[in-house]
Amino acid sequence: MDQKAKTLPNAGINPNVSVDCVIFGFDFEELKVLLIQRKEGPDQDLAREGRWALPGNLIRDDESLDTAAGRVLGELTGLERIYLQQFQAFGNPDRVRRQADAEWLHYMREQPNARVITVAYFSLVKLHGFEPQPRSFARNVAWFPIDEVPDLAFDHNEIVESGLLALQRILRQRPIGFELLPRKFTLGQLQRLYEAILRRPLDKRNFRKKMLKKDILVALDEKQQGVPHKPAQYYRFDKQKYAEWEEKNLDADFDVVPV
Amino acid sequence: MDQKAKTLPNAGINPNVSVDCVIFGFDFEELKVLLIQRKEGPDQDLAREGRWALPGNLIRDDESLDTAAGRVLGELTGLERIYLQQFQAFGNPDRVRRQADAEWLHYMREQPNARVITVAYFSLVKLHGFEPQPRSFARNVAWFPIDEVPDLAFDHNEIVESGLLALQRILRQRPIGFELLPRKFTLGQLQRLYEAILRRPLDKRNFRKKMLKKDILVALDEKQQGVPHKPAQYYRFDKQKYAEWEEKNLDADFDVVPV
DNA sequence: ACAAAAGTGTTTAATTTACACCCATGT
DNA sequence: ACATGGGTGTAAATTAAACACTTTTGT
Repeated sequence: MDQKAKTLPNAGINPNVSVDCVIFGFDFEELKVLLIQRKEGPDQDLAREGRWALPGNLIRDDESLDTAAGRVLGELTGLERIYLQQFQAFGNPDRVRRQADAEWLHYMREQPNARVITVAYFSLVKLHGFEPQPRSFARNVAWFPIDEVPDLAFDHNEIVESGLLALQRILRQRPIGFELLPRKFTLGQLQRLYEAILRRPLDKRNFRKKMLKKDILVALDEKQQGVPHKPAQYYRFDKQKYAEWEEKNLDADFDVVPV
Repeated sequence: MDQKAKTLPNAGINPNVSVDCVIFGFDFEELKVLLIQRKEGPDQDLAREGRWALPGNLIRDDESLDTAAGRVLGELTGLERIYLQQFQAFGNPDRVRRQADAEWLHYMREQPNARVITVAYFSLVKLHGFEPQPRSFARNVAWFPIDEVPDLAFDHNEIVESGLLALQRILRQRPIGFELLPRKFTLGQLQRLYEAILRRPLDKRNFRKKMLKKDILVALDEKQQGVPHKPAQYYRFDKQKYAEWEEKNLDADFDVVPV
């Protein structure tokens, strides 16, 4: 047992392994990513603009990777109990060697020169309802359109890229998109979500046909109100029915789009 | 800089991160996995049976994860320059806490109690041609049928399971199976490979139809010899043509089986 | 009246599926 | 002659793709 470890504030923190979360949100128009702005020094010193980064941090030695991802995300943004899925480990030896990150590492980390590999998670949250709050070393939290992500810390731009690819892949296999929408939604909103994630237009009639045929949506007896056009039917996702669909289609893909 | 690190034999070895390789092979009958048998003590002491494990080890601080996977595999089995793909990180805090692994850890590792997360890779090699040789702490190397994998070290049984699932998933997206066959092969052999990986029978005529339609196989002017049945046509995989197929089908799946 | 998005079906093409017999060879 | 796997085609069912107009509401 390392005596040092017991007395320092960072006891139990593993210096070599971190988790990072690519959190996607959808505002009915475009796909967004949740980023935090780091504090680059003591609280008083907010003159310097902090660098934007993915919410992430070193793991503890007594927690699993999944647990760490949930904990770190909560600590930095206040988001709790949300769907998180591991998608890739990043371990380039120079991923934490950028000059732009040196100061923050020295300020925050007990071992600023440690080699750090990171395990990346992605997640989907309903933009409407959760309001992330900056905490810990996050000075700010904000949603960025996926096309307007700034230059991020470390290799986080690469991680965002890969996260989007992972999301696109998963979307073909499971109707995961519902995590991004409120309980009730219209088919138009659902289609725009798919288009935002896949980054291409879909045929309206074919999309509706296929989606409804899965028999995992139930129509509510409620319609849009106050919209300057024909009000749309509201639907909700039926978890029960989806579980049945999944059982009957054990290794089928959830395809609602042409490949 | 840690002075200790410079003088020890393990200088540059990261105590917290390892890589493990799930290497698949195919002998025209069933799918196999390459395992190593660990030396549990000094070379003289070979009376004790070593535990079987996936080829894997701690990474170095100056290499990427991909590089580490290739290096470690080479060090333990002699296999070089083979296709390796990362598929999942495993980070349960008690994954290296099994009693059965304690002795080996104390014998091999400078920090036997360190928390270790591992990044798992899978790979496909031609059983015929490569002959893996035990080296380093591998006392033995052997191919095990995927259904007869013994109780392995650490969480390696779980990793093998996940690796097979990853392989099945990837096989739908890319015609990766050719890595498991010699340069020339028959359509029957190819089909048996798919059946071994997917663990279900496929329709012969439909399989051939779909596979040939991809236009990535070329028939050689050579047939089987000495077989007690109609000799089969030999084919080879055409990388060039596959590259073309991939370009034309940017995000299509390589489906040769019903989903 | 106009703008804006909702909602709706059909036709054609492509793909998937199920299925059975003859062929060439070694023993 | 017989056992063994190689090789081949078609018909029916399903799914995918392309495509345009009417409806309902707010302003």
